[in-house]
Amino acid sequence: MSKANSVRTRFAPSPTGSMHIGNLRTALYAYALAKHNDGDFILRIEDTDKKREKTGGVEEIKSLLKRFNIQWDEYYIQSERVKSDIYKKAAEKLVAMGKAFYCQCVAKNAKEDGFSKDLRDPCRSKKLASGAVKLKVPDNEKISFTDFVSKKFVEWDTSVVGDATLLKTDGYPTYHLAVVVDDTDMNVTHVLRGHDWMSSTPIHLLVYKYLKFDVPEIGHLTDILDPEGGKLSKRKGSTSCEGLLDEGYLPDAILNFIMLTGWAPKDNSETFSLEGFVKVFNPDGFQVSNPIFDRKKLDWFNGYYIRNTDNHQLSRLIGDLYKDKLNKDILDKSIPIVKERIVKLSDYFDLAGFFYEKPSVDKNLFGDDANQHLGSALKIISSISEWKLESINTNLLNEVKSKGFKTGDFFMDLRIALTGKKFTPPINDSIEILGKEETLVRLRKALDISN
RNA sequence: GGCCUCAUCGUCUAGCGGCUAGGACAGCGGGCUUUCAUCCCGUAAACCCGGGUUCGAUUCCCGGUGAGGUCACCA
Repeated sequence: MSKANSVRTRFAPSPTGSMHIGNLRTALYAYALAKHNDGDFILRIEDTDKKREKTGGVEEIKSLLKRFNIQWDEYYIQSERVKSDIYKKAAEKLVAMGKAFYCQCVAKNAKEDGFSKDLRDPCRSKKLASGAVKLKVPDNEKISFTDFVSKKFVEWDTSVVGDATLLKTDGYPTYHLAVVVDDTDMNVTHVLRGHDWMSSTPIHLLVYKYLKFDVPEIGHLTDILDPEGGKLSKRKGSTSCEGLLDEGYLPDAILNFIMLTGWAPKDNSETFSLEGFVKVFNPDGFQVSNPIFDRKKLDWFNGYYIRNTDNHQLSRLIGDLYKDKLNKDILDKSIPIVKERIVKLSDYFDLAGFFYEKPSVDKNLFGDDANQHLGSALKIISSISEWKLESINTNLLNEVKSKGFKTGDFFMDLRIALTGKKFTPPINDSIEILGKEETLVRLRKALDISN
């Protein structure tokens, strides 16, 4: 089934919260690492904490990965694998070897207990025959590995590593046991995970060693930091994938943005499709220091991708975002003059709302000659028989010339009369879309106001 | 607090002993233009500090400082 000697990576999320861009980035890098080497990418749901599991969490992860087009070759659910007793057997084997022990202490919670000072569990000397299983971590030994992301040799004295729980009383393994057993079982060659896992690596290394498993390449990614300081968190601004998507960020833009926060190609190229990224991806480009989430850059990418999306597709995306409440015809027509002016899909209505709703016009916005301008415009537009941009353009411009109006002032008054705003898409194009009837209605109303 | 990791413009980064320290986003200025935007051009902006090593350190080593992580029967 699995190709011999090929690279196999996995993304192993737990369905306990919503996926944020940091998680997505881990998945993306793991995917690219596998695919660049023509290997397999595995999705493994780590749902061994039944208390914290979020309903619908698994489906959310899967649908999100699909939306970003990150496709997995194999799929596993850890809780299903518990039934086969593989974790329990591994734990028992460690106990039999004297490398683990049963513990019947009441479960502690770090938040309540603060920093744990006793790294060695009192139960390790009791020789109990049941309970939770904990790793018997030795004192004064060295355990080390070389991180394939940072290329750094890291070594711990085992005296600073606690007796980690491997199997809980409910029969489920903890991450520490499950990850080692599963990665070995699934022939994962490269473990790519968040930096927050660094300190538990010695535990895993010990388990690999005692179980006589081959240790895969292990690499720890940087953490994306919040501009306000600290790790990105859900409460500090919306960095959840779903939130970003709902705001009108394009999957390709989000992907391109996260590719480059924590990784860079030697030539500093900036824009990559997923396929293009897979092609050039190389672990050498990994950054070792934590990047800060830069929304301005995300915005730039998003505008860039919007401009490069074809009009039909863009119309469909915006239509979807507004739950198909927008008039399809107007939407289609307005796309070309709006697409290079919006950063997010959700900016659409701010800019083009006047096509759908009559504007409220503030008379203070008008210039001194608004009456003449609007009067002329009304006259000219009424007289246009062939409703085309070309004729609207030339007729209006001729009038401006013959009356000696200042071009900019004339069109600004017209713009305000029709849209209520000073910043809009090109006004003649907008007039064409608005239609003769509606344009005249708005012009008359504005004339009343400006009088 | 112990342990681990990290440190180039505001931000993402290139650099891997000798460079006018390069690019991108953001900023600023200009051009185009009936607004805004797109687009084009230009400009300002960085090697955390202190010791070494070396003919020479942004680059190598040590220390400091700062930042991040972690110390659960959570992942």
